[in-house]
Amino acid sequence: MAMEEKIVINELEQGRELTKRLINNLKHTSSIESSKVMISEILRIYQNAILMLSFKEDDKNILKRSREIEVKNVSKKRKESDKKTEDVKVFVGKGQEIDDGYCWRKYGQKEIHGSSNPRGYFRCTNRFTQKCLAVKQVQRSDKDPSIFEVKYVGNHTCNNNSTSPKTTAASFSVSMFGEGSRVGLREQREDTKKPKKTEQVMMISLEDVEYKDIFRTYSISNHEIEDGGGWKSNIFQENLSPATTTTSGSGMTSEIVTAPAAVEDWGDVDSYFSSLDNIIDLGQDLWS
DNA sequence: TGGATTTGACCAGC
DNA sequence: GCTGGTCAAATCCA
Repeated sequence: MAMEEKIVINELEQGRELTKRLINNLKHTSSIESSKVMISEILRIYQNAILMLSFKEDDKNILKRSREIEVKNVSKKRKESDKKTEDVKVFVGKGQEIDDGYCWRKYGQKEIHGSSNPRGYFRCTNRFTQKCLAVKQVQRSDKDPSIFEVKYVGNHTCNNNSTSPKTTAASFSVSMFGEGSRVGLREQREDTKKPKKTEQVMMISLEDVEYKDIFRTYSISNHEIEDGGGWKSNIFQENLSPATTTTSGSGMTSEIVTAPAAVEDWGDVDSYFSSLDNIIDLGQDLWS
């Protein structure tokens, strides 16, 4: 078995374990913050696994490097920045930037020496209101422009529930790189027009459209997370297919929880994804 | 008009 | 002096 395949399997096993813990977390009503951390980590794991399976050799090297960087806690450039690197994470997202569920505001863009693509600098929108010092840097890969390398510096200390602009990290970040930088802005503002509901659905998915054939979606009905709009807009509209049941190569049968392919009425979506208890039950069925 | 992005200038580390 | 990170005025858009 190739080294990369072992890494992928290891990644997926980690994702499965984290998902189990997340379900357990939700069942025992642990803090939403810890659940968010788990969700973020699960997303990262699946993104990496997908990318490793789909990359050419060069791309695999990029991913390996990103993992090495993550382990080493990069950003040695400045002493001042060292103070902030207690939580540096590097992600690689293909197709679009990884949506981490937080709202970011761009504060700079810089041409980077030796790189053909500029690096965008984003800070949490709650930086001034809640003194949240989380920062992220987004840069297109030189080798594959469809890949975003995202570096997170610092932890969110804000309460994400109160993020005022109902926008997403993905729409913010992609806007700077797309053709016509304003397109992204318009799109995310249209997202904000969607009716706001007290019950939101947070999605964990393999986001890239290319992988819709093997796409699995888990929905988590969450009363406490207010801003889920971006997750919906990116995932629902592009990736979902009718609900099916599949059997994985390992023999594990899993029900794919999905929604209609084109979702305009978010009320329909909410009815599609039932209660948190159902999701927890689903998880228990899968891994019992 | 307010909020967000763009972009040149400035600052600090090497 | 070079480079990366941040600031802030200008600009854009709903």
